[in-house]
Amino acid sequence: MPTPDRTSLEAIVSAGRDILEASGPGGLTMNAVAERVGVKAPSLYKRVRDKDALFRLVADATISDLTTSLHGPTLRDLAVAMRSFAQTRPQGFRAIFTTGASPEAIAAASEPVLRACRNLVGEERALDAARTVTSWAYGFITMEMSGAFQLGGDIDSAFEAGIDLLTQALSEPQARA
Amino acid sequence: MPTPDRTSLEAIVSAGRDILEASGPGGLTMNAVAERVGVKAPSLYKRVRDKDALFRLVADATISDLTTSLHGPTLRDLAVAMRSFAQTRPQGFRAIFTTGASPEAIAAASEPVLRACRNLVGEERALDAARTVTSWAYGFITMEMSGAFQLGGDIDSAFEAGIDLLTQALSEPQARA
DNA sequence: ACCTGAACACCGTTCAAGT
DNA sequence: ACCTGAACACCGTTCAAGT
Repeated sequence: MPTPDRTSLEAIVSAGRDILEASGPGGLTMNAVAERVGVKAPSLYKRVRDKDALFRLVADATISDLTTSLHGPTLRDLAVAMRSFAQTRPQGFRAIFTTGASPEAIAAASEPVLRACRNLVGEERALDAARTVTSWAYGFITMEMSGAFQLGGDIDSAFEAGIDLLTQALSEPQARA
Repeated sequence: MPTPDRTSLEAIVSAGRDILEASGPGGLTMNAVAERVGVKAPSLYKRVRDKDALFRLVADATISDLTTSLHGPTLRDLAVAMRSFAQTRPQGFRAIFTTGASPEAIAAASEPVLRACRNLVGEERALDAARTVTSWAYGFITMEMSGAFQLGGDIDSAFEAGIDLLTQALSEPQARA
């Protein structure tokens, strides 16, 4: 005898995101998700293969939000947007590269950066440039969040110095083959 | 009646590093460490506050090895050394910023980068420059390891393009206040 | 003074039994 | 067709009891 569903994949992923942000990766347990969703833990396995798959769904939903918040034509706009996203959702941001989001989701997030780079350096050098800028922004934000910048100096202005250096270097006519 | 020690903090940390590299963070359990060290799990608590503290000791030992392997005067030398360290000890490299190594250990690792930057841009801009270069290198290596570069193109040459761009930009007379 | 067995609370996951 | 209680193997951690 069929029973009306008491939850949904969407609700499960959404609960997972809230719990991750509130309690960190250690707090994201099957039990915690089940409880928030109004069900017992074993029921989650009807909708999700295992905890790892749930974690990946959370990472995917997060990178998709990141992509949405990435607007503005310049590299500075994009870098600033990425940093403020990370500040409001630090755990989710971390999960993106910790767990590994799906290739499609990563490709979508790359689009705005690639476009900005194409404008600066042209089609041929755009991919390398995008990788350099994304690596820098991701590295800076991650190091900042983990408290790795401890040698003094202003961190906001270090971020500005980085984006200035990169933008300026990519705006130049071109140096070497 | 005192008993001769059956293990040591050093042996515990060393076992932790081996296990982390061999089995990943999920495999680094108190039980696994105890067994490799020839003792039962509860005994570890005589030498280590808890699992988290053990994890931090492992991260510290790893960043200290990283520091040792960071030689060469140019930023390219340092970036290449960092990448090859990460390739031989991926799990340990990840743990450095995941768990957060100690401020002193991070400061020691920063020294060679700071020195190379001082040569290029002078004392005043050295810290910002070091942060930009380190962020880029760390971000690139982390993204590469997590399989985030999926849009084609050669990854080695993207790494070269990054280090070229940064070195070149930092070598220039100076652009703006 | 270190080591251990036993115990506790908590994981993730499976599965037969309920509706 | 979904949901659950019970069960399993495995965590991290504490502590009284051994030597």
